Amino acid sequence: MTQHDNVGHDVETGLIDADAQVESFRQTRNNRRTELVEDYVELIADLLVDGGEARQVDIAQRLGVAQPTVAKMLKRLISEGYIQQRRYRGIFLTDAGRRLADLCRERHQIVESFLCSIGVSPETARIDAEGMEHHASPETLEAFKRFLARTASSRIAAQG
Amino acid sequence: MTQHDNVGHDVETGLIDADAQVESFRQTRNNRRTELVEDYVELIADLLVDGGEARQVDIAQRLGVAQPTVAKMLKRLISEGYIQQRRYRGIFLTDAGRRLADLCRERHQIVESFLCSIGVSPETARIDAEGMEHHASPETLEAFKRFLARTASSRIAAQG
DNA sequence: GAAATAATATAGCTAAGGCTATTTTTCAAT
DNA sequence: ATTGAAAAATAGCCTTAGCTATATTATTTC
Repeated sequence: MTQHDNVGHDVETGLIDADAQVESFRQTRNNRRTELVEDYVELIADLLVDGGEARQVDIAQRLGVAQPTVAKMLKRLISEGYIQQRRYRGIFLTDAGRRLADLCRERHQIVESFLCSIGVSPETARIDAEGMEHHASPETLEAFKRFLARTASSRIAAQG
Repeated sequence: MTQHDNVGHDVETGLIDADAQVESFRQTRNNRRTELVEDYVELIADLLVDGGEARQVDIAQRLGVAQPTVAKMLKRLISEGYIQQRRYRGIFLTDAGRRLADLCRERHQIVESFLCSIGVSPETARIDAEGMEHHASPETLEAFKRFLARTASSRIAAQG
């Protein structure tokens, strides 16, 4: 009659992978916590590359969020070592920030391209990729890349 | 020098779809808010089908979360009309709850099968599907289904 | 039917991510 | 150089989702 009988009970009645599911949920909760950080870092990198500066107002406007919300989040990014900030001056990515941004950008690109490649419209692909990218493991990304490569080569084959 | 010049500025310098991106982020934030509700309803449906009852302890154990956390969430599910609960008795899905559960189950199934079909291992597919399912729009799900159907039929063709 | 056990409920804490309103600082323009 | 506008910082609020500890209610067992 311990806690563990619940698991046993489940196994007998057909819910085979109870502990595995626990892990999925844990993993997903973890991902959710890092999603925002990734969104910010990715966006900041975009703004820096594109306009040379990433101001709070720009970030806020892009995310559709109020400026103090951004200010608070930037403190978190600083404490986690992804950005540097000088009061009333700009925001800069640290090495770690740049690495994370690159990773996110690549991942985002793969997911979005992949969705398009299976026939999802560009607009929907953008929206869905925004949410899905954070949950795509390296293994899944590899599968997406394989698929993209295969599709590209078969398109070439069809032409030639 | 209004707020809108930022958008204009971005357009000129290459970040073409600033307002579209705002919408993506908004959409994603919205999804994140409903994810937990969906996870709970889906899990409750599973437990009910499988064991005939969905107790707080079971849900807590499955989600890897403490029982009071579940209790609090169940209140939200009640107020949103997805479940009914009698003190110290079981939890039951309302019609709305059952509809949502069916929708989630189907969506989950499609995403997980799809990942497997492009070569992702079952374990990774389960984990990634758990996170990705909530961000797959109807259009993307349709694309997944089309792909699954095509893959299935080509497998049959290869055999015949 | 009383005691022990298990499940649920409740109280009260934390952290995160939103918000508005306000103050401080910087920058630009006269 | 001063002023006015824009940006950033700060204060203080809310909600959600997590936690622990504890009280309450059912259920089971003797």
